[in-house]
Amino acid sequence: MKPGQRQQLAEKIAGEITLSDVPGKALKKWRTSFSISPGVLADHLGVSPSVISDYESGRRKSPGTAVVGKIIDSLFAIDEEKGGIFAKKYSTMLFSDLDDEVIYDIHDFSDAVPVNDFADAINCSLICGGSDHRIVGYTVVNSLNAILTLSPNEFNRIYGWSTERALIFTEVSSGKSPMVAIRVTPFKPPCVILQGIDPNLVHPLVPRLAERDRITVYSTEESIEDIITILRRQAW
Amino acid sequence: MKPGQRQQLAEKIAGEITLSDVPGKALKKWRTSFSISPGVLADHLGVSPSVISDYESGRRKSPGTAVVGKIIDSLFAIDEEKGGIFAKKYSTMLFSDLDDEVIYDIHDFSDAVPVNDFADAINCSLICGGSDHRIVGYTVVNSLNAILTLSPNEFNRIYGWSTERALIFTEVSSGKSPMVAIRVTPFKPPCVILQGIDPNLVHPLVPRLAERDRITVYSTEESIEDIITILRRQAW
DNA sequence: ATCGGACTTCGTGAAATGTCGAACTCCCTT
DNA sequence: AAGGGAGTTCGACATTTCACGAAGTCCGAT
Repeated sequence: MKPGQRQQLAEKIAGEITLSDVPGKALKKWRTSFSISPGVLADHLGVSPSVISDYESGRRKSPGTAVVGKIIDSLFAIDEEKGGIFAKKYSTMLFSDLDDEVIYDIHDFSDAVPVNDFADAINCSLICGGSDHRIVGYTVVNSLNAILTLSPNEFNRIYGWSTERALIFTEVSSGKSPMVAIRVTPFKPPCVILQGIDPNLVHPLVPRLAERDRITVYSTEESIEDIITILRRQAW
Repeated sequence: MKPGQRQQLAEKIAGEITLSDVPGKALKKWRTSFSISPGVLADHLGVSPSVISDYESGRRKSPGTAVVGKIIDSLFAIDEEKGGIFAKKYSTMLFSDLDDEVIYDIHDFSDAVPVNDFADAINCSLICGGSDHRIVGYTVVNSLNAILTLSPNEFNRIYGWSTERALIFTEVSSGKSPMVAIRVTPFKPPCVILQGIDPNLVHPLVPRLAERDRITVYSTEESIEDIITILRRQAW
């Protein structure tokens, strides 16, 4: 399961628990969905089984975010030890096959980050545009598959929860197609990063297309794996 | 903004806050996204402004789920008073146009509900199948639009976060097409409800198709609006 | 410069959380 | 029927949250 998918699922679960009038019930529902017994969960959390019981029975009416987070983490960790049964089942269910081939990673920060900090982290060269933009997330998409296979509706999904994000197109040949795709899309990211291309080989049309929508463009030759690893490690 | 969309967005926000290492920062990020000042939020919550400040500065490291829920509620309520600026912006961004025309409502319970309790609530007549199933959510889809316009990938989305749910098809003519659509779909709901049709007029093929996948089928003549209202009011 | 409003910091007390361990209730198994 | 293991209930207590309000800090406007 990809980190982005896991995060999305974890957020959904956390959200449901947090917004529930009876968080304990929701907690229990998800623990049982993961087919994890109270004892095993308690063990993994390093607490006594009565603690789990107390939460699920509703003795603690409004558990803190830290507790909820730790429990969800444990659910995923235990599932992973068991071979990721739950994760596997849900990832085929919740995310279409396309997501897998198109979206390599998608993440939202809890705070705005200056684009140049972001670009520096993954060794980017500036192609055009100012560096005064700020972003609150990023999306890494497979350029070719995105353009070939996404319907207009589905294309919107790559924006995650905010358009204030960096769009990273992977394995671009000249960068022209991705910029054209953005040109015809109603939502404009403040920042585009072209992966897998020497800054000097970027198509001359790219800056002209970018300027129309006031988009800052970078290029980077870091590998896709490295980029995802680096970004995931950041404290943003 | 539809209740289902609002709920989804609220859950996403709650999830992000709950899973954040620094919930205060996430809280602030969303408050500012809604363009709401600390003072106004405090007023709406009926607390002193220092409370907001304390949360956002991180003095409360792990706020309870109740607090987080109330704050998110207020954000949406204040936004609504202002004409739903934020909701409008985000609903066009996060949900494709299709969602609007196809999915009337989508919701997950915090607990499993017996299908017959569910069916009774919206005045259903049993067409076929047993009543020992349990569901943890429901989806109301416009039958015609779902079948006409959804790509196979998008079709999966109507399942929300669990396949253990009731699928309510609206304005069916005979019920045959929805059952055929389900027949060819890899995920099988335990329960299907055909809306807008007299139980005697349901196509004779429906029970035969349903039995193949062990699906319980009901029909109801309640209006779509009433169904959504009734279900939203339930304590599930 | 100075005033005023909005926001933040911080001390404080009441209430609730977070955790434990002992005692208790249910099955399951032999 | 008896014995155990797993799970739940509950009293206890240290730690935090939650909310207030006074005092302090930042602006933006006069």
